[in-house]
Formats: sequence, C-alpha cells, structure tokens
Amino acid sequence: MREVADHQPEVGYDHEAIQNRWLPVWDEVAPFRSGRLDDPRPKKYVLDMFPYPSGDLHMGHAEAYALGDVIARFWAQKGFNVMHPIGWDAFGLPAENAAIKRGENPRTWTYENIEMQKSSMRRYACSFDWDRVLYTCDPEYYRWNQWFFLEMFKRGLAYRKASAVNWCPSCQTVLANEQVVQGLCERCDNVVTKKKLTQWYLRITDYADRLLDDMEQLEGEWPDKVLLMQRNWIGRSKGAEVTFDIEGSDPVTVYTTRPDTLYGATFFVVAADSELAAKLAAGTSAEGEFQAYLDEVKKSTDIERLATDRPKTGVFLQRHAINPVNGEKLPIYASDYVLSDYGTGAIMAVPAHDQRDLDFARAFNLPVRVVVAADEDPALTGVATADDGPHVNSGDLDGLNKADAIAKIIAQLEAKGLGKPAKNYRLRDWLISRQRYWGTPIPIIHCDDCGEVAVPEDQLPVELPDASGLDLSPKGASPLGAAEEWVNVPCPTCGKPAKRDSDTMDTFVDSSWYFLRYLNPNDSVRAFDPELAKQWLPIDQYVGGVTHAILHLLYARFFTKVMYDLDLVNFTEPFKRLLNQGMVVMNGSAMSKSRGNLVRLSDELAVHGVDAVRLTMVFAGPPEDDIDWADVSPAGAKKFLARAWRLSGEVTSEPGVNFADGDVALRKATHKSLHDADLAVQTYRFNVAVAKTMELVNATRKAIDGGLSTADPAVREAVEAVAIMMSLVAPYTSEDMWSRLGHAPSVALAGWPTVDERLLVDDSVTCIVQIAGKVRERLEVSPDISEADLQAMALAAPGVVKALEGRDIRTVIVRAPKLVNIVPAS
RNA sequence: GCCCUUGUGGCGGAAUUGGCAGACGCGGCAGACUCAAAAUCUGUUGUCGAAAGACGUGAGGGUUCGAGUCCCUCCGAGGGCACCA
Repeated sequence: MREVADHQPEVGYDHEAIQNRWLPVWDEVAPFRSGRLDDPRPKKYVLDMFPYPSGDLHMGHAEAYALGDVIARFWAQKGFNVMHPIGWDAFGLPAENAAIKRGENPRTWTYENIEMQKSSMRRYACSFDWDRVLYTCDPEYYRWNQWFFLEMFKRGLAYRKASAVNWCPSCQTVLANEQVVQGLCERCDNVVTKKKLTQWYLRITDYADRLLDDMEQLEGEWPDKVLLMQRNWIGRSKGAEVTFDIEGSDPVTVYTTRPDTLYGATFFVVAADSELAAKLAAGTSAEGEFQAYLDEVKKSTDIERLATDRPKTGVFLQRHAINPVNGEKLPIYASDYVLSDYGTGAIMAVPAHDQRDLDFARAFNLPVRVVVAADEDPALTGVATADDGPHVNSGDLDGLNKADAIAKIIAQLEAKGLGKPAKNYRLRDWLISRQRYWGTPIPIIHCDDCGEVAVPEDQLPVELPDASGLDLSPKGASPLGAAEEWVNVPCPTCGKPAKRDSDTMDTFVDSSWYFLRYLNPNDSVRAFDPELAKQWLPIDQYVGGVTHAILHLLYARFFTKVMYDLDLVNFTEPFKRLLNQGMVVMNGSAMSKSRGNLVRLSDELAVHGVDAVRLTMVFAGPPEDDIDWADVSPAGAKKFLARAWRLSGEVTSEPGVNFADGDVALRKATHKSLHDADLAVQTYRFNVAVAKTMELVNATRKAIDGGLSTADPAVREAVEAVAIMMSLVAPYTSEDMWSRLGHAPSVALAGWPTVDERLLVDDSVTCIVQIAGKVRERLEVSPDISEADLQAMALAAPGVVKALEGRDIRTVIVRAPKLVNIVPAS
C-alpha cells in the first residue's frame, strides 16, 4: 500500500532543494564540455543566436534557450559529440545610450550585464560549454572584424563612396537599408531622413546571385518563410538594357523587365534626384521648373515617398528620347517615382502595361498604347494590364507571346548594339559605417597624400580609446574623432600626419562570423582554425528569432561565401538547419512595461522552479508559434514533474536488473514512448515528445496502482526512460530522479535507451469496420492477418450483419490489419 | 494592392502515406482526504439527445469506398513586401 506522503509534493518534491543540490555537482561533472579532437563520437554543432546584454534574461530568452537546450541535450543523449556554445553580442547602441544616461562607461555596463546573464543561464541549466565563451567587445574578438575588413578592402569588397544615406536624427547615425522599416528607424522608431555622406560599404551585391542560388541547399531545412523573405529582399529581376538616343544630348540606357513592350513606350522618365536629370535639364527652358521640383522632392521624407496612393508628380524637361525600334520622339520627364539608385535611374514608360506609368500618364495627359492584347483598355479603366497575350502594334513582334517577344526583341537590339539582356537586384551594398563609439573601429588611416591606407596587420587590433573623457552624446560625428591622441597618427605609408577613420562598424559585422570563433575563442594568431572549421562546421542546428530572418542571416551567409573565396572554409552555407522560435506574449500582445503585461522571468522561476518554466515553454505548442503566457500553466507543469519524480522513489529493484524479465505490457509502453519521443524531437515537435513522456508516466502509475510490483524490472525500465526523456527539458528533476534510482550523475550522459523493435509490434490490433465510411464494429485481430481472413471476419461480425440486413454489397475495401470499409449497393 | 502562412472543444494543442478526429495538458464538473479551505489524489468532460443515435475540424462546392489532410471559390486571422520599371 502506498503511503500518503507519496502524494504530498510539498513534503517530497521541492524544486528549490533539487536545484541547489545539483547545480554545484554539474560544475564538477561538466557534462557538456565538447570538442575534444580525439572524441570518436560524430559531431553536432548546435547554436543559439547569442544574446545582446541589455539586462537580465527575460521570458523570450527562457523560451529560446529551453528549445535550443532540448536539441543539444537530445543529440548528446543520442551519442553525438555536441558543441553548444554561447557568447555575447556585446557592442551596440543600448550600452552607449545607457552609459550616456548614467554617466557610466559602456564597457562597465556591458560586462555587468553579461555577468548577470551568465549566472542566470547557469541557474537556468543551459547546457552550454562554458569553456567556449566570447564577447564581441573584447579587443581579441574585434581585431578579427578588422582583419576581415582589411581582407575585403584588399580585394575591393570594402569601399567608400558618397551617397545619400539613411540618417536617423535621433540615434545620430547612418543606418543600413535593412535597418529602416517603413521609413522609420528600426531601433527608435523615429523618421529616417536622407543625408549625403561618404561611408564604407561591403560589396554584398557581388554575391547576390550566390546568395540567391545557394538557397537551394537550404530548401526544406530552413523555414520557407525565411527563404522567401531572403529571396524577396535580394529581389533579382531579369530583363534587358535598352539604349535610347537623346536629342541634343548623349544616349541614355534604361533597364526594363519588359523589353517586349518597347513599342508601347510613350514617354521617358529619369529620377528627379539623379545627376542625369540635372544634366538633361541644364540649358533648357525647363531648368527653373526642374530646380523647384527637385527642391520639393528633397524636402519630402521617406514616409511621404512611401505612400502608395500619392499622386504622381514630375516635370517635362523639354527634351526627347528616340525610341530605337520606331524612331518615335518620347518626351522626357523628371519624377520622383523613378529611383536614382536602381537600374540606371531612367526608364522607358509603357503606361498600358505598367500601373505606375499609367498613373503618371493620366496625371500628365500622355498617350496610352496597348501592345499586348487585353480585354479591357487601360486608358479607360485606369488599370494597366500585365498579363501574357499576343502582341499588337509592335512591328514584327505582332502575334508573339511574352516570352517569345522578349527573346526576339533582345536579339534584335543586341544585333544593332542597342541593347542586351540584364539582371538587377533590389539588394544594395551593405553600409557599415556608424558614427558611434561602442563598436569596432574601422582600421583605416586617411592620409592627404596616400588616401585610404590600411592599418598594417601587425598593428591590429585598433583598440577603442578609453571612453572616460570622451563626449559620447550623439552629435552627428563619431565621438572617436574627438579623441585627439587616438585619431592623429602618422600615415603607415609615408609617415606624414594622418587621421584614423573615426567611425565604427555596424554590429552585424560582429555576428557575421562569430560561430567560427567558438571553435577556439582564445586563438591569438588567427580568427579561427581552418582545421577545426572543417571538423565542426557547418552548423547542424541554428536556433533563433525570426526577427533576424533577413539582416543577420543574410550577412552571415555573405561572410561565409567571402571566407570560402578566401579559402578559409570549405562550405558555402553556414547554417544547415534553422529553427525560428516564436515569441512569449501576454494576453495576446508583446510584453512591455508600458502595456503593464510584463511577466518577470525571475518571478516565474522563484514560484515554479527552473524545470517547470522550461517544461511550460517546451510543452506550450510548436516551437515556431508564439506562447501566450496567459494560456499556459507552469503550475500544471510542476504538478507533472512532481508526479514523475515520485515514481523514482517507488522503484524497489536495483540498478542493472535485466529489463527483459519485466512485465511485457509496461515494457511495450516504454519502448513506444521512447520511439515516438525520439521521432518527435527530430521533427521539432517537442510538445509531442513531452506528451509521450507524460503518457509513459501515466502508464507506469496505472501499472503500479493496478498491482504491478514496484520490483518488476519493467517499472525500473519505465522510470529510467522517463528520467532520460525528461532530461532534455527538466534537467534538475531528472537528475534527482536518476540519483534516487541509484545512479551516479549525470543523467544527461545516460544515453538514449535503444528501442527494441520487437516491443513496438502489438499482439493484436483494433480493426475498425466501416459501412459506407461509418464505424460499425471494432475487431481485435492479429497484426499479420491476411486481407481475405479479415474481410471474412468483418462480414461475419454481428454489428455488420445487422446493419447490412437485406442490402447487397457493392465493394469491400480492406486495409489489413487496421480497416475494412464495406460499401453497400446504394 | 501583391505574396506567404494559418483557421480543429471553453483554452493551448495532437492526428506516418487520405483510414477510429480531439493524444497530452489547462480549465470546468463530481467524488476522496479535511472542522474548513488550499494543495493532492480518483473519476468525468466535443455538441445535441433520457437513450439509441445523430451531428461535428472557418463557409460553400468537388475528387474518393473513405477528406482535418487533396483540388476550386469565398470569408476571417497573422506575417512579409510595398513606386525596384
């Protein structure tokens, strides 16, 4: 008879005591130290996106690291040599802003937060290898940012150019295209303006085709959504370049995806803010009007520009372009609906088949000529047609469909030297200069005589000067420029006085290669060891938020390809498999102080314990889905942990008993659970894996309550299996169970039990017998029953006989051993 | 506007290749224990119906012996892109 105390968790299961018992033991056993070179086990590299040290861990971290941990711990149980490192993405604006606000040093603030997060992660039982930790703000880390930058500089992949860049007046720095969302600064949500500046860029557009085409390798391994977003972002389009003569000026080339509609061009547009527009306007009677228009355009913000329902505006430049196919004179307009930094900054306008051109044509009373036959006339409907169809009014293109017409016109233009096939990308080069202090200094010295001079490699790292004494407040120029002693140096080439580049790098540079630094984070002679990279990379499983679907992942993929070209790595894609976890929300919306729906992780941990919080995160649903904390029950999770834990105290056999002697029914339940949970984990259905573990706990409970001896080997086998399965999610509880079962730590290394296939086969199967698709009978049959026998049995079953009374049978579908469907004749 | 994803009990969610819809859990209800409550344990819980049974995976249609699953149309939710020629 069971003692009452067994059902009293407040006496038995005590999460606080269990946590305190095992944390110090793990420090000694260190079950997750990885990467010994002589380790015979196959490798798995499991990587969580590293955190930004902006304070203590929050609920979002708790979810992400719980999920990453399930995967890392699973592969360790399955016998793999798992590398699961962690580090800190420690440069960036929040540290600097916090420093300004409190008059502190960004370094101090950053490292304090890191220490806090580190100790929280340790308590949260993250299975990180604490021997491999990195901080991107460490000079020994960022020196390699500088090294990579110089390697790119040498090859022309890093270059400086002047252009109108995105400028956040609040952050007082430039932003990459990727950091501007709907015309607002991604960080502070202020309106982004344009500013003409000379800045450093990385030539990511050189890699656009490979970034796009290599995604084939990721198909099925990355979320489709992310692949799609990357494809859209790169935005490759195929078309042609066509050269137009200009009356009284030099010829102009345009890019078009629809060269087949060349006969439908009725006007010509150049980007108002392009040099071409200014050149064409110069000396015409339209010059004054053009200047006034340009001034207007420059005043408008991105927000205004992005409004899609904005009426089209522009100025006729009093010039004409000559259509190369028919010699027609096309009036040239300057307008802000044409972008100066895409294609050639000039377009041929085909209003019948392009909505934007049609809108402009209607606003300026320009002719509309249909060249692809359509049911409705765009000039009347106001809707441009983009469908395929026979060409009309198009000379010898008449009658051809779109694909054929495109091929023919390109061939014709090419023969005359007036055009050629062309590709274009939405993707722009990556602007990496930032006018802030807390980042990697750009290792370039500007010399009046020698120009941009690379800092010699033996002088790396270019360390940040001490922040004390510098005014870090945003003022539009880098604070480093005011560090006189730091900024003024002799030119490495000629020795004359010169100045260091005072900008720092975008922090996305730091995170573009950090996964390689983990291999040997203290290597002082190179960024990483190529031999170790061959062994460990690419990353088998990457885990992180979908917020980085474009930025970080695109940049890291770009860096990887550059490293491949530099012969530093032997792979072209860094992350083989990607899991995007969802967010933790509260009552339907993202948690925030201002909303008043913030749930503090530390509170949850104190009340329910680490394991219950982790279990709640994992069990809530599919990992990609958001978790609404209001919908889940950490108390319920704790109840389950206590139930499972209590079982471990009831086992009365000794470790090492022969499981084969145990009760077959319970053994079957155990092996089925192990099998199902294994499959579930591998397919990211962690919640299902947990459910399978719960089923086994329930089955074991029922078996014991039903009279099975607690000394039966099957009971030990079941409870040990529970402990091992639970070790992925609830490390403290399962470690304690393992100990109560008479084993030495750590359960994390116990190994996933081998499933006995014979125990997965049931003695009998429930066969359902349907009549016209409705279940009428259930039969217990042998799993290897023949179809004929099963059909005979089904037809003889009383329920079937009764239901079929007086009806003829049309067909019988037999799917032995699980189903028979009898179809009566009407 | 365009593209993608998604829609299953009161709630979170399960459901190899089309084959017993609702696993597992939360919540609810009933009972045990208790002076009482909490906690815990046991049972029960899709809807309608006393029952037999019928109905049931956003709506409508289709394919099929059989559809949550496949196809078409529509509706709702979430996300991405939004003058990229």
